[in-house]
Amino acid sequence: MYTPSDFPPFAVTVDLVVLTVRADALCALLVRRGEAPFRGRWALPGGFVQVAESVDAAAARELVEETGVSGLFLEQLATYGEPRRDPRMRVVSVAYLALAPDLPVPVAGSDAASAAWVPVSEVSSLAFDHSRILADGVERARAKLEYTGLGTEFCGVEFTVAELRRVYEIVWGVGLDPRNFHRKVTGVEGFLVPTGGSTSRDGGRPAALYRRGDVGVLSPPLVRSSA
Amino acid sequence: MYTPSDFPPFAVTVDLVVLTVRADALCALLVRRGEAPFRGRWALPGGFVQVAESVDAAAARELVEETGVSGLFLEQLATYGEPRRDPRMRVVSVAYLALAPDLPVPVAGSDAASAAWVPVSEVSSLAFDHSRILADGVERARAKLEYTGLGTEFCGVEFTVAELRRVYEIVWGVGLDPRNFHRKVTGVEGFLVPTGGSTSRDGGRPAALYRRGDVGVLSPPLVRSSA
DNA sequence: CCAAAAGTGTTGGGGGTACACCCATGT
DNA sequence: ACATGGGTGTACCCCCAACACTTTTGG
Repeated sequence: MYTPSDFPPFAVTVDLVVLTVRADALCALLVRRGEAPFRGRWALPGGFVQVAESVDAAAARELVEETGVSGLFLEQLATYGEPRRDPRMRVVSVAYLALAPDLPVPVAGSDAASAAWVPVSEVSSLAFDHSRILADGVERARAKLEYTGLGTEFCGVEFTVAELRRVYEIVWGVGLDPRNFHRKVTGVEGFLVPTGGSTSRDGGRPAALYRRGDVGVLSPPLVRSSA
Repeated sequence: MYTPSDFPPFAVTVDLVVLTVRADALCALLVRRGEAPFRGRWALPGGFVQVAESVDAAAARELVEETGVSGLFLEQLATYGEPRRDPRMRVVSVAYLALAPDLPVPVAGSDAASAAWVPVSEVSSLAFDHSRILADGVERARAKLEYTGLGTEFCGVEFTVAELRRVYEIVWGVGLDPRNFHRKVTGVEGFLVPTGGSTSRDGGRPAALYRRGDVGVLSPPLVRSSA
């Protein structure tokens, strides 16, 4: 029974919530739309899933196209499927969350001229239901920083404990005790790998440099408590 | 530019991971397929999203059709979109996790005759990629029990602390200290609401009866530690 | 020498585990 | 009386927030 009514036609897209920490703020990658609907409005980067590729692969492809960098953290966030979320046709969108370090070039994609990093606190109303998707992504990122080692995804290949701490403080919007934070992150087995090098780029006594470890979940988790 | 190649046609379905606790086991609701492909194999209940309904609404509709009960906990799990997951055509499926109490009738849906509660430990290979979806759902349920009050979703409207503890022990597969568990769950503000009644259906001294509270996240969380 | 930032040591309190102990019912 | 499970009290332990203190650089 392959009656057409059983298989209503859908378009499937991926939308990306790409977050980074730069200029003391949590920023999202946004593109300015060049076509109707919502022409001229900010939106999340994304695009249609091709026939032969998986949805995950489509998200990875779009991420490389938009950031020019591969190997970034990328995970599925949620799927948004309200009937009228796109006024043109029935579109179901699978949203992904990506975390990126402070990339040198804002964007090097196909729509390079119209893309920018925007602090999430300054984002007003986006096209479609992208405001809600962005909010969901930010909340997911905040939560994941507590019990996974993903804070390092916001840093470069080598970083100091203080730089990592700034990431947590900015993403969570809280102050953290530098001494206890240092003890905590260096104490978790496999979280940070010392490179042997050190730097004094932050002033004061030189700080040891670390690379990202391969830990998945942190135990015990970091907790966002003090103000 | 509405070229057809930009909008490859997809079918969108919802698949349900419906879990319950019965007969000292964590069980999933499965249906036996009556048509090809995978005719005769067990599969997750689900169906096509209709043109005018949201994806979430489709999941809720299917859940009522399959269980005969409304108001159950239901949340999005993940979306599965490999190109060849359905041999007939390109299907993207949005999976949902639902938690149900031990329902009196196994199933009262359209395919009632071919549905059953199956202990997850005895589930072998399901149709499509449903084995993986089920595994993801079970893992999500186990995790959610730690930091939310969702364990009560497996109980009836009124339940004792011991009955709730059995739920946690079965879902997690561990033993829990009855005294500490009692202190913990009754100590979390808003988790359990005493009804004033009591029952001795479990034998021994009568136990106080509780209703589900309206707490979202548990702090401190319950932890699955001891064996 | 002084400021600034990196690390280390110490202490006190909260919460969790383990377990002894009492309570209330059925048989 | 005794078995069975409900519920409370308590001691110990570990973790962690708070903060004093030392270390190492730049100016």
